[in-house]
Amino acid sequence: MSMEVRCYGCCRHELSSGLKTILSIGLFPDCGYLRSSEDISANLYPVETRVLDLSRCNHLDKSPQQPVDVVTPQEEEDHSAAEDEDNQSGEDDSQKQLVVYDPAANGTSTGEDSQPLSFPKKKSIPFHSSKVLPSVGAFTVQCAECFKWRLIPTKEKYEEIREHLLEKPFVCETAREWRPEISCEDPPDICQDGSRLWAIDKPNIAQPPPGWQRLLRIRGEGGTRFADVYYVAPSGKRLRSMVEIQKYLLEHTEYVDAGVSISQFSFQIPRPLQQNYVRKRPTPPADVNPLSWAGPDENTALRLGLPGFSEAPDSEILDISAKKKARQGSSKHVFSSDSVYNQHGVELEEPYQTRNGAFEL
DNA sequence: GCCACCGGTGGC
DNA sequence: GCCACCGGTGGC
Repeated sequence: MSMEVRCYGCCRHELSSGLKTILSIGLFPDCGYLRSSEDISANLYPVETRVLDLSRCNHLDKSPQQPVDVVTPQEEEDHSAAEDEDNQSGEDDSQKQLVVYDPAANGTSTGEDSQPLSFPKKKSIPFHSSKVLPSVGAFTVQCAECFKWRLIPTKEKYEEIREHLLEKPFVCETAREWRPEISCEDPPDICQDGSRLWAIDKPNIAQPPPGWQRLLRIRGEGGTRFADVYYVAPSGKRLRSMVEIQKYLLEHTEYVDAGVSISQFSFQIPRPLQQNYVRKRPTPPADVNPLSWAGPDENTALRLGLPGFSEAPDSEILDISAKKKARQGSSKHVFSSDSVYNQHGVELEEPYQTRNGAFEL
């Protein structure tokens, strides 16, 4: 079996054979593509079922490292087309107008909040800068027909598209609202070039109620979770869970009277496409027999001296083991594979990560 | 003292 | 493994 497939990571084509993975999408920072069936599960939203040999794209490894392009709020006002000195592929400017928001450059870490995020003038910063949290640099949605990524000019527009993504797939023509001439024939606005961190957002998240803000805060690499979502009420009150939202609405019925409902809130976070961005939860030793810690028997006495057994308090180990056992058999939620999804990505600045995923401290 | 950020944990 | 919730805490 042999067919031409498009490499969505670097926007090139290549001939592939031995295809094995069903589904499309997945733009990985290192062009590693989808790694396993788990990556294709609920947390990635296929634009369309398509056969790709995801192991065969090494384009990024052959490409020079590109500097990170930065747009500051002041520069955002200037929408003049930026010349791309590094344009080596003959593609037009739009493909190179990458948008990254540098929180350090403008004195705030809330890059996501600054808008619009489009057509920046450019300046380069060292790829490995001081440790700052990643911030959302660009909102981008993949066309359901040509699979090219289109930059969305504002967070609000992005949220509007995201809200109805499943029933109203995004296509390039949708972008004519802000780019009258755009079509699937045009080069992609942005490509997965390895210089940025990518995350795949969840579809059909309701827009925040008028006057409310939904904030996404990306955590640093190696943390226990990828990001946090906060809602900021018109009063400025910051709410960080559905429980807090519910409580707040009960205490401020004026919002409910104005039509605000709990269904307009979602704390779902995107998923990083970079493997191991989030630290894995420690797993208990594989061969621990919980019974051996319940009391002194010969099994305990013998096994305590073996490698892999720690001197940790019995109760702690017992808890972990019991917890794992209790969780065995739980099913994983997987999106229907025959549904056609669009995919929308949140592109994130990757301020201190090296290409191979290691930190430079 | 406030709050943004992070980690821990329980539930699924 | 993912998600939701919330307590802790360091920096301001």
